[in-house]
Amino acid sequence: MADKNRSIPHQRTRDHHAVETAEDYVEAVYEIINGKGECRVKDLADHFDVSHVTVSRIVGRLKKKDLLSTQPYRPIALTAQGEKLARESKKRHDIVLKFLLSIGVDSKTAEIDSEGIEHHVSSKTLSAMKRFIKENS
Amino acid sequence: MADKNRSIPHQRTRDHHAVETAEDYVEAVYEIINGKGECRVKDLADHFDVSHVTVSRIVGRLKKKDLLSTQPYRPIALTAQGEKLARESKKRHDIVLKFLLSIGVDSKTAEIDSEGIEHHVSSKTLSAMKRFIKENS
DNA sequence: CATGAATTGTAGCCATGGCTACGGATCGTA
DNA sequence: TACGATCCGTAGCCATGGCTACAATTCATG
Repeated sequence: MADKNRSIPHQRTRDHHAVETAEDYVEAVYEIINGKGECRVKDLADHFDVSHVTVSRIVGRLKKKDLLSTQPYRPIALTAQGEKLARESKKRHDIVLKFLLSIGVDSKTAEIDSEGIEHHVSSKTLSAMKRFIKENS
Repeated sequence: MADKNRSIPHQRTRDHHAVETAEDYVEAVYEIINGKGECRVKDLADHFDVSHVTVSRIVGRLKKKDLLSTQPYRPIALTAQGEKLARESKKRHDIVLKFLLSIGVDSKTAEIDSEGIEHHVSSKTLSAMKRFIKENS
């Protein structure tokens, strides 16, 4: 039996969530490196407000997926693939953020909401947001 | 030690996710009952495109949380609390949906994206969306 | 250069949300 | 009525993302 090809609208949340986590992490690593030069487990733990344990396990997985690279007790770097994903995520994030600002959301709220929303906007919706920003600036 | 009161921006995703699930389920139950008169485990499994096992376990939890009520092998109903949550979720969902349509997203995409987005819009962002809809219709 | 603070890793717990496999319940219809 | 299809519950697996507790590493600084 089995419904192998369950289709999109309600996509496997587990899979989707893994992607979200990956995007959040590479994006954070990218920002932190561009901010203070290096990114440590501690930085991510502070950034996401979780324990260092959670971070190091996730970093481990993303390393296996070839998105991050690191040695024990050493700073975390992005692989080429990771950096690509980080740039894309950041671009998407920035669009959502600007969009929220442009419809009149205050900046603190926009910061917070854009992080939640960015993972759920399709490319079509993203285009609509871009269009809107362009027409209203 | 312990950072007990970790604060909002990156709120515990586990907790947040539980809320999302609850909202999605009560909303679906609400819609299904208003559509075909009753809601069975199977209906939810079809709706979310997951196995009936996943559904019945989640229904079990939501029953404990007093959001749903049901007897073995019987249809699922909303408790008063569950219906309240369902109405609120649906309202939020509808605003997000209308909003996406009003910025030019096609209806199929808007349907899909609104389901992902609805859990991440704060009341402030929601207000901005409402305002926008009003001013553009 | 040694020692202690801060950082990181590891072991192992819990809850959640996926699944398959299997068994019990319900219900229409032969 | 009884039989088969469909639906539902339970057992038990896996991955993920939380955590605490403890061990190991690094690195300043005395």
